[in-house]
Amino acid sequence: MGTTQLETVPEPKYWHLKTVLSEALDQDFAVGEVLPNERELAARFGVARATLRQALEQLELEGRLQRRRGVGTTVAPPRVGVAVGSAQHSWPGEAVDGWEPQDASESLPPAAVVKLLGAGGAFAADQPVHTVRRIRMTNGQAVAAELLYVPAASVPGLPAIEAPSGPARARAVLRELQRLVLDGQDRSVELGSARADDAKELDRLPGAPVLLVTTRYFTAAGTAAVSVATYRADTCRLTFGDSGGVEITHEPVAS
Amino acid sequence: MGTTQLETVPEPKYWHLKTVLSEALDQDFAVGEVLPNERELAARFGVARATLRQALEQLELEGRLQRRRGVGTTVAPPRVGVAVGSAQHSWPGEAVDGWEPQDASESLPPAAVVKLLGAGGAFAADQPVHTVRRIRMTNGQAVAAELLYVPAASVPGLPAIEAPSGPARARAVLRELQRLVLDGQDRSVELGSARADDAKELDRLPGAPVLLVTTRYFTAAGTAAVSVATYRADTCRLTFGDSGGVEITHEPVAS
DNA sequence: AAGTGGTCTAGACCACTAG
DNA sequence: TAGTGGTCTAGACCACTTT
Repeated sequence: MGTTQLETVPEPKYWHLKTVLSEALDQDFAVGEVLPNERELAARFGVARATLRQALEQLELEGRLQRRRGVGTTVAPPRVGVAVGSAQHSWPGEAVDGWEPQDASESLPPAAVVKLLGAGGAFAADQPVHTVRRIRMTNGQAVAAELLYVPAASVPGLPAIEAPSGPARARAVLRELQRLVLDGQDRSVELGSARADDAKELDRLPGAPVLLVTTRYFTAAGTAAVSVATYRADTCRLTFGDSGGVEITHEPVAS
Repeated sequence: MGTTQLETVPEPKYWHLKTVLSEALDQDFAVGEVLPNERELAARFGVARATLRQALEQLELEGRLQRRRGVGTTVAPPRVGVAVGSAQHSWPGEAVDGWEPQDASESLPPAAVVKLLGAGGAFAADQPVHTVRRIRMTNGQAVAAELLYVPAASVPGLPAIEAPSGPARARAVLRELQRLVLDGQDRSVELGSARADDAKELDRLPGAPVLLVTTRYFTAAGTAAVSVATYRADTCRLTFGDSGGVEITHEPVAS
């Protein structure tokens, strides 16, 4: 009868916790400051550690916190805006944007990459590709790891003698690629979790949330290269300067 | 001595589980098929339910699974490619891309939006904005929810009499916006978690991982509008047709 | 060695969906 | 009403970093 519905949908504890912590971060903490450890926080809020962790995980996902095993939980700085798309399309390595070639090798591409290379061109699964590995640095921090797949047929002029591996080899492949006439490119962004090797490069644990940026480079002959870049989702905001001019400098808008 | 290092880094159980499940999904399950429930799966693999859930969560994050409370866990279809950027910049509502206006109201913008509107123009926090809400549908499924902030000053011609709220009002704001000359636009993508209202529209639980797409629309007078779109990260792959022509049709490349 | 976050367990109860 | 996934607990141990 007169029983008014106080809580139609009882908010989960971790959700409420997240809100409380979020406000506390805004008001009482500075960037880089370390939070009390999880056991103490859990006790302070009167919840189990697992519940507290659920809240921390979401805040980390949103780029508000940074947690490191053996160290502690710190308040994260605002996300870095990293330019991904430019008005002009260009081959990887042309712009001075912090990419550092690491290595290159020649092998058969994984099935998923074959699909990407095959569309619109004549590429078969048994054709070898050069796989170039690059790391993108921003402010001394690795923000992305990339695997660039270049079919050997795309760079016939590449001397086999020159630097069989290592950064020099990677640079050689990029140089040859830049000789071609780029007709256009294609890009997609999706959520993923870091593979073990990428996670290591990015100083994260395997499975950490990442933004997968897949780019296809087209020439008249078809798809000349495919890039799969793995960006740290916790620290990065990908920016696409479709034109305009002014770079986005804002902080995140929503939770 | 002769003790060979068998497991330098003992793989976490949930990580191994994820791999096993992932392979099983590829081989033994069809899209849409329902998996055994969590309690049975956990028993079958000899782990606690929480551990099993950790694996399922990652697979859902990667778009491989779909879980619905009270229903079960099903194998997800490949992610939908949703076009976000086009070669030409255009006002929202100009292209026929599945956006459905829901509502519009006039109020003071949140602080984060003020920052976005303020940069490069003369916008103060006490100026009212029209807030247009739109939902993006793909194959009968809501994939994104958007809040479009249009300073009242940007659309002075908008009749106050016409439809005070609802879809008609939203359309009126969009119509007025399209009268302006668009000078350029700016876009950024980052990871976030769904607010309660967006989660409801997207048929997800609050806190679900989403891709936040922030767009600024520029005219000669400054920033004429700001859009914050929340895309379901589990089902969407954002595509940017920087040019090229061919739409990306591939499936996800990495985990 | 001490302290941190990461993994894991074995339970319990709740919210939701569908028959 | 039965069955599902979602939340929560109170422990335990492990991997890692720092001192």
